[in-house]
Amino acid sequence: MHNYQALFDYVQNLSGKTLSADDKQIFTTHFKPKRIRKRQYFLQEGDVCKYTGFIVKGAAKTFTVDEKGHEHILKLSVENWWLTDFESFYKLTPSRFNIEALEDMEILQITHGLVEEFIKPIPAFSAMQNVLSQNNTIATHKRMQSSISQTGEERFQELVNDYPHFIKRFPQNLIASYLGLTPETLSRIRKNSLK
Amino acid sequence: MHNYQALFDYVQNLSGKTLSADDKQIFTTHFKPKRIRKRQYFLQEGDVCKYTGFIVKGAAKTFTVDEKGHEHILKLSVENWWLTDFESFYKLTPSRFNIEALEDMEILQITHGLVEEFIKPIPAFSAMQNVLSQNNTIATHKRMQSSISQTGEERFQELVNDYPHFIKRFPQNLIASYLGLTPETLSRIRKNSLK
DNA sequence: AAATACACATGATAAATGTCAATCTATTTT
DNA sequence: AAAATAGATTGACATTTATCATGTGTATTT
Repeated sequence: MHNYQALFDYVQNLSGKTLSADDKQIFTTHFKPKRIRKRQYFLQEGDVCKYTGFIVKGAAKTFTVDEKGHEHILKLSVENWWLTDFESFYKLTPSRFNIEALEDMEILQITHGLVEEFIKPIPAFSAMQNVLSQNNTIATHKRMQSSISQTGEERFQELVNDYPHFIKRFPQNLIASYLGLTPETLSRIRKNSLK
Repeated sequence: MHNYQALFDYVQNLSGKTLSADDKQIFTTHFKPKRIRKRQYFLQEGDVCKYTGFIVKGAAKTFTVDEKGHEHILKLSVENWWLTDFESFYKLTPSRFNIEALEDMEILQITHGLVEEFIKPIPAFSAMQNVLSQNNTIATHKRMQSSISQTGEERFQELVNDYPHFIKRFPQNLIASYLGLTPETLSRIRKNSLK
């Protein structure tokens, strides 16, 4: 069973508004369930991100690959988050990112056109969007500040405090990449901070 | 003369909508002109950011100070940008940032309460807000990606390409701080990249 | 005009982080 | 169960960046 309830709860929580039965009907009509298997790509660099997906189950990484072939993880996404490259999705431009499933996933996906036509007019949804983009801006500013002013060790400690479930759920090489460190460096940081 | 025209143009450009004479009247009634002299603080760490200001003239830095007394610049703001700590302004929580004028400034400022009551209901304004937060998200993601995946030299080159006027307008020690580097390191990077 | 503060550069050295290679373990696949 | 793969750790060494001290020229302030 595809759990639309998670999506309803999410929208209602963030917006502080209630969804009517009609609203819910519109959601279930236009958001399509999709399964993505571990290691499968949701988006490839150079493609336009046609869909945005609400994650019902599973996790994914958003990353780039540099000239040396090294991955850099910009984002780790889990349940009750949105899976998309916002820039590509909204502007319909080719994406600079790859998005790949880290576990088997179940998402509810929708195209830009359908969001604009059917979903955005729902007040709870656009209210949710505003709150979401605020939260996003705040979180990204905090991460940016860490990035320019703290050492690897401090950034790691902050991540442990702010998102302890990330540490448990994802292997250390992914955490390292997310922090802008090599796996070797993170391994040594952890070793030293045990003292 | 306080240039409300710059604000009108900005809102209309970003939103793609036209402001009526009534709309403009609402803007001029609630946005209050304010002058800030060079080195004066617009916001101090620990205070709630009561106002958001539209920059008509001048420039400012948003920064933190670490335990060692070193400044870290999160944002450099110039004409036609908003001067505020969004987190503090929207959530009415004490700010982690300082905002200080780098030049004599002229801004149009307004409180959170007045925005919510009088300004947000103007369709062009809320449309502008959406576009602005999208642009912001995109720009911050790009900066974040640079930060985790590029060297100081690469980040500097990107800044030169993306915001050449910043390089001309601000001294190098501020640019260095914005890039997460010490002034000495940026000085050496520039020397080496002349080859 | 003198005094002060600021921006920038440079040398010497230290600290943080990256690179490459090897090894070990745990997990997944066959 | 065996084989293959992925993740984590460690050592040796290189590179990047920070730190501290100092000098110099230029604005700013007094």
